[in-house]
Parts: sequence; C-alpha cells; structure tokens
Amino acid sequence: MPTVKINRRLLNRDKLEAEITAEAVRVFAECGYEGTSIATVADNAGLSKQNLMYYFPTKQALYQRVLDEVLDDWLARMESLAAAGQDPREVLRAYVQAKLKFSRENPWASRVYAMEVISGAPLYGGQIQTRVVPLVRKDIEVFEQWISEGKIAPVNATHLLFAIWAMTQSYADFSAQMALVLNRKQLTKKDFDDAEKVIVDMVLAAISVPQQPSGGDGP
Amino acid sequence: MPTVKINRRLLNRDKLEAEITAEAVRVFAECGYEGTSIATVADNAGLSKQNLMYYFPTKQALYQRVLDEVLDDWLARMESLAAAGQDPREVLRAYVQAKLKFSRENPWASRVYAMEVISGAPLYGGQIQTRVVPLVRKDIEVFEQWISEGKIAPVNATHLLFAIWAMTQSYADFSAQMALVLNRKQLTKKDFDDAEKVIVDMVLAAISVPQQPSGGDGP
DNA sequence: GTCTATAATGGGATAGAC
DNA sequence: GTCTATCCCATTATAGAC
Repeated sequence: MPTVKINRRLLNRDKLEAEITAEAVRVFAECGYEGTSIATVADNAGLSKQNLMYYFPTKQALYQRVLDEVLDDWLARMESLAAAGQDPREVLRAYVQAKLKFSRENPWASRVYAMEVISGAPLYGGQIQTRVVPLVRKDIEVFEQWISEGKIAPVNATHLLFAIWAMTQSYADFSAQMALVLNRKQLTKKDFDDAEKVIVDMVLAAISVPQQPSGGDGP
Repeated sequence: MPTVKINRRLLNRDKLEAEITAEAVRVFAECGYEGTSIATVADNAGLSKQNLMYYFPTKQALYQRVLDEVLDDWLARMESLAAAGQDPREVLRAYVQAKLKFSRENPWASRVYAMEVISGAPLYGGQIQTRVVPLVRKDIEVFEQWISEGKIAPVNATHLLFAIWAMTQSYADFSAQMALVLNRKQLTKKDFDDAEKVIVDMVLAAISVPQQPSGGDGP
C-alpha cells in the first residue's frame, strides 16, 4: 500500500518539522534572528545542518514558520474575549489568566514575537496587519460595546487592552530581569499567581470605577 | 599651549564617541546585536569601519558602551520614586509620566535594553544585578513603607512595580504593533497622553481601593 | 532523505603607511 | 587619528553521490 507509506512518511515529516521548529523557537528567542545559526538549531534538533535545509530551504523560511506557529498557538488560546456575552469581569479575568498562562507555558514563543515587533516587525508586519490587528480591533469593539451598555466604566478601550497585553506578556519577555529582582533562578508558579491577582485587580478596578478623575484626590 | 590642544582633542573625541553611540543605539535596536554590523554603524555615523574601531576596539565594547549610556540616561531620569516623602499619588503619577516620557523620547534606548533582557541578559546581567536591582528594591521598599503607614492599599509592591514598568515601557518596545492597531505610521503625542491617563488611573485605583477582592462583585 | 564536499559571502579584527 | 589592504573565520546555501 503506497498510500500508507506516503502517509506515514508525511506524518514523520510533520513530526520532524515540529521538532525542528520547537528548537528553533528557543534559539531564535535567545539569540535573535541573525544570532541564530541553522547549524545550532540542527544540532539541538539532532540532525545535520544540510538535512535541516532539506526541510526548510532557507533560514528565513524557518523563521517565518516559527513565527507562524507562535501566532497560531497564541490565536488558538486567545479566542476568549471575542466569545463574549458573559459578565465582563469574568471575561477579563479569564483573558488575563489565559495570557499569563501563555507567558508561563510558552515563554520562548512570546519572546520571539516580541523581538520581531521591537525590531519594527520587518519580516512579519504583514501577518500582524492581517491576522492580529483585526482580532485586536474586535476585542476593542467588545470593550466599547460593554461601555455603551453601561456594563463597565468608560475607559479608553484601546489603551486598556495595550495595558493588559503589556502586563501579561512582560512575565515572559522580561522574566530574566524579574527573576533577578526576586532573587531566584526563574519565576515560580506562585509568582504568576501573585501577578495574576495584581493584574486582575488593576483591570477590574479600571473598569469598575465610574469615572476615575485623573487629577486631584479626596479630602 | 599643549594643554588646550589636548583638552580640545578630548572634547572632540567625546563628541565623536557620542555620535557613534547615538547611531549604534538605533542600529542595535533595529537589528539586534548579531544583526548589527559595525560597518553599518560607522556608515551612519559618517566614518569608516576601521576608524570606528579605533574608538571602540571591539563590537562588544561598543555594545556595552551603548547599554551603559542607556542605563545612565534611564537612571538619571528615574530618581523620582526614591525621593519620596510626598503624596504617594503624586509621586506615582510623576513616575508614570517620567517613564512614558522616556519611552517617547528615547524609544531606541528602551528597545536595546529590552532585547538584551529578552535574550536573557547574557552580556548585561551583571550590570542589571548591581545597578538596576538595588534601585528596584528601594522602590519596592518605598511602596511597602507607604503600605505600613496606611497611605496606600496593601498591594503586592513588587508586581505593581512590574506592572508599571511593563505598561509604560511597552509604548517604546511595541510601538510598531500599536501603530498598526491605531492605523498610523507612528504613535502621536496624543496617544501617549491617552496612555498616561489610562495607566495613571489604573495605578491609582490599585493603591486606592482598600482591599480589592479578587473574586465576586458587589450588588 | 541523508551524506560529503564546496562554493560564496559577509563581517570582525589586525597590520602598517601616512 | 585616519587610511588602504588584508587576514580569518563563521555561516548561508548549493551540488552531487549514495
């Protein structure tokens, strides 16, 4: 049965490519695009450089595949806010939790994406434009819907979302510095739980207060 | 007068080195450490590669000098919180403003530093340990002093500070993505003002609420 | 699909004249 | 301090045998 053979081969190919990209994510995150040599990735994945280039003809192809998988993975876990209808407070709590979970479980993915954006997204700006921006806009619309329904306070939805992203993603991107401050080798589950409490409280406070005045305070 | 000549030469040298590092910050931020060629930096600064290497014998020396200047600049603008004694609300407002100002006026500095940290701070971890961490710890102590005096709500000071950092720094580091969402070429002054309002309100809400419950909500 | 070999390029760094 | 010339190495990518 040639069909079976072909299928098995294809399965093996997929599996091997997955192993390669899994290593590539880590190396790209730690060394940057230019700092990553495909020989290092190949070594970590347990095959020769030339063999890797059979599966990924160029370094850019490997990099873009890595970014694609990072984005796929992230989008798959981040449908929460769009699927609204529930209590905004619970939706936002779940959203923060999901983002923090991603930062904890997939720090390299977050870092590769972050480095690409920090560099100005020279290679991935198009994908961000077509795949990320529409989703963000949809999330912002959810916020504004809540506001118009009087369910949450009239905050600036765009910047609130930016704030949530920044706070949660930083636990992947800047964990090295955080670990130095906290005097440990790496962040623990408890650190993420503490972070979750602080962030959730801040976000809920932001949408709860009817109209927090930006100047002056009470007697 | 040889003394004058020497002084003038030293001044010129300082000025030239400043021009070199000013260009280097931008290139390192856009291309990463490995992605940056000293030839490119030299070109942008208007001198030859070999001439640049007269002032900075190695690429690493140039990079570390860039990071040193970034950190010097940042520390110089960030004494605000430590010099406390005032109303916590005003101190925190000024702190957020100062951090956002730095992000707006010096985005490349922020990005170079961010990329180094994201990569795990392989070359600058020591300096972060000795120069940044003590300052952060001091800021955290200020928070905890406020808490013990009953001036602010009992929040987790460490993670609140992480949150403030993340929110403010992201307007430098992730401005490319934000600009795509906001559909502009780059962030405007108004965007930073909007951001300031949202962030300040969130931070003040976080320290104002006596004890924000992390579950359930009022009637 | 995997291997050996090899092109071809770019970039960090050095030597030495002026 | 600035220039020309050059070395040396790492790395991407290709060619071709098996």
